[in-house]
Amino acid sequence: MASPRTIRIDLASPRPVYEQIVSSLRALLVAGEFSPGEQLPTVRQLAVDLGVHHNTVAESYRVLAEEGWLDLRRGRGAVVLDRLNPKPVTVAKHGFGRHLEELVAKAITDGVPRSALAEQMAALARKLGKP
Amino acid sequence: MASPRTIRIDLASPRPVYEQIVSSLRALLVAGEFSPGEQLPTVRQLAVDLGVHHNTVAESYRVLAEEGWLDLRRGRGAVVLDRLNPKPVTVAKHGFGRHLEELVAKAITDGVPRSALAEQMAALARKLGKP
DNA sequence: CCAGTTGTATATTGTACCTATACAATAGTC
DNA sequence: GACTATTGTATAGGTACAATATACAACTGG
Repeated sequence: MASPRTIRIDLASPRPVYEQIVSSLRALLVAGEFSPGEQLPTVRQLAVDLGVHHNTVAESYRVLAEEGWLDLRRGRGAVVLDRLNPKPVTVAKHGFGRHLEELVAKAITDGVPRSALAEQMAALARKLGKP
Repeated sequence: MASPRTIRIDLASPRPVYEQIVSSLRALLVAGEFSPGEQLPTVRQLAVDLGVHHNTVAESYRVLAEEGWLDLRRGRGAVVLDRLNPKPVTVAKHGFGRHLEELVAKAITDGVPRSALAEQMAALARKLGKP
């Protein structure tokens, strides 16, 4: 299986790099890969690792800080928060179901067997059930 | 529940409109909302309905035709195919699992209860199990 | 206090989306 | 068979945004 705490981006993807970084890092944070109080790599360090400009990583960190995942300050770096009190976001009508269906439809179109998709979703659903 | 065969786009979303149309239509096609041989609205008709330029819809139809969902010709319009022989696409390493985790992480960040996410995924998994 | 480190701000460049407009191919009608 | 309307297609331009280069401001640690 893939090593934890790894962020992979695809420079050829039409999806913005800063958004890929946000999405990837957020998944790790939700999965509990980082403990509260822990230091994240600096924007420059992660930028070198990923082969992008440090401003691109900085933009990603800003998004996650805005979401309440990080504490971001000059000279200090990025620190992971425990996020007990996330900012009051819009809960209602969060098109998760629709986006999920669209994601599955794309996978089916690309030839992924439905059984495989069903398994992965069931597995993740179980994991969410008992944290 | 939402009326079938409806396509909704968000002009304010950073996501390209043509991609929203593709994703939405593809989900309907996978769900079997359209029968093979059936006519889809013309690019101009759908464009008027959605409030965009017909070239934007045309680009979406072209993507779906490339994927094997539509037969697209001038003067004739867009016809739904049964897609028994989709083009041999890359099956392996189709980041479905990773994208799924990222989608869930975003929903959790936005405050959607994990139980709700688990339920929706389990429901869709069941539906995929018995087509 | 000072040097180094960290995140931030601003300007520039490239790219992609969306539209406007004109064109080409097909269908239907007589 | 020719005409006309309808349909998808091709091309170019306006605009917005992503990614970078560069310079700046704030914090840390000795």
